Amino acid sequence: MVTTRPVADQNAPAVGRRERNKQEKLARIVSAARELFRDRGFAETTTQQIAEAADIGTGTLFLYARSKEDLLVLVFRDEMIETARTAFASLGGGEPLLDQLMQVFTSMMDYHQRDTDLARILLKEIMFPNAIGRQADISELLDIIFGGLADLIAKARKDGRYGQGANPMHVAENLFANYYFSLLTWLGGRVTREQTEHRLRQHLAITIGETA
Amino acid sequence: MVTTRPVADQNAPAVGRRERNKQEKLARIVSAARELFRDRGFAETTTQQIAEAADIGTGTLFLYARSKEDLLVLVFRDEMIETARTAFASLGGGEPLLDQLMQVFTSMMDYHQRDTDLARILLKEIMFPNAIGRQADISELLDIIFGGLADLIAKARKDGRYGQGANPMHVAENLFANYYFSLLTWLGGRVTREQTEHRLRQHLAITIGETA
DNA sequence: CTTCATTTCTGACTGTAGTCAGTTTATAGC
DNA sequence: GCTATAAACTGACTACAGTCAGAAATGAAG
Repeated sequence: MVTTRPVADQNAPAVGRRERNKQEKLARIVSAARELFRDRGFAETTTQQIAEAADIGTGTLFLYARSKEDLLVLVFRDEMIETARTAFASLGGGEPLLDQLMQVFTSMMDYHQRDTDLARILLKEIMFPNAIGRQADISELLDIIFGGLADLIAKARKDGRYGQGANPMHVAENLFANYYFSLLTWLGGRVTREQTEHRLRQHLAITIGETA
Repeated sequence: MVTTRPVADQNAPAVGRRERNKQEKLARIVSAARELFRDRGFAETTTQQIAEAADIGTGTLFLYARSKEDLLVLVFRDEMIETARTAFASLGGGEPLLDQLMQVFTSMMDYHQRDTDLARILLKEIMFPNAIGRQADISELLDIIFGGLADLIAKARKDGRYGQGANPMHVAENLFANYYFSLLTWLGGRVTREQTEHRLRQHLAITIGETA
């Protein structure tokens, strides 16, 4: 009788007990951290509490995340990626470009509205990874957003719904810069979401050269 | 003989010994912090060292700045304001709007290039004041930049060097959002300053509806 | 099964930002 | 001057993120 060796069971190479333990631990850590961050907030949660809830030593936590902030990104990155994908996927085809853009951005804002305090710190860490070297990788998220925007631009231009001649990727970057800035002022707490959306619309209109 | 009482010597009201001591202490703190931050870097400077250099108790420091990050803003805010003012003031009158904008933004980038590590943390703290309540006030800086940009827009339009109809303040915000985003990617360390400037020019051109 | 090497884990420990109860200093009223 | 009130200061202390020398677990080779 041949023992069934787990050959490429998932996608990872060489899945021994070691690798399985690591994956399980990571899952426990992320799960515990998510719950605690959501329940008590970021500042009010200590790394000790997370380690205890995940049933690991305090030092072990930092083998899986460089810092507490890094852990936050690790925890919410997948949700953000999913949110961005869905936002682009649920888009109707023929609407004016400006409306499409607003739909995408308001969808992403809906996600952040659940917990604006976490969103604030998340946004900060995403754009300012504090270790200059490796950190929880968010390039996938940015690729989805920039790519999705550039596609929208290109498609709208093909349909004659958008007329300018600039490189779609550059337009996408410009649009995202404006979204990011709006998010910043919104989460900064001085303006309401309604005001933020209104302003964002103005800014996007300027970039794509139309009236709001 | 009448003793010369210091009546409204500077601009502060009721200048007694108390107020003078406070101002002197603040000056010593800012001076000590500036030197240490520049000399050793932000992370490598402890608040103890700053307090010692300013010849005050460790607790006293936090009566003048809410946090170490707040202190950083306090230290460099005036220099940034001065940089922004100069950038706008040294502008020739008749050049194309895009060139004027690039001159302003590259001047401000020149300032940050002196110490990109400090600039990074500074930029982060300016847009993400970590205490939701009061912090070192940067509204003056933002007023200068937004106002300056809006003026440039309005003037260019009057001269016929810029044709769009959007609200100058909205255009100014859009431009700044793009500048801030460029700064972010530059200080993130993945792109050179040259690349950053090139991209920024593309983005600004899109916003003002011209070719780069 | 028994080494041995390598990876992973651990919690006591360190360094430091920020606090707070108690002290000192300035001002106002007499 | 003296006393009372308020403002400003202080440094011992607390809480916590992150480290690291050693311990434990795993896998490989015989």
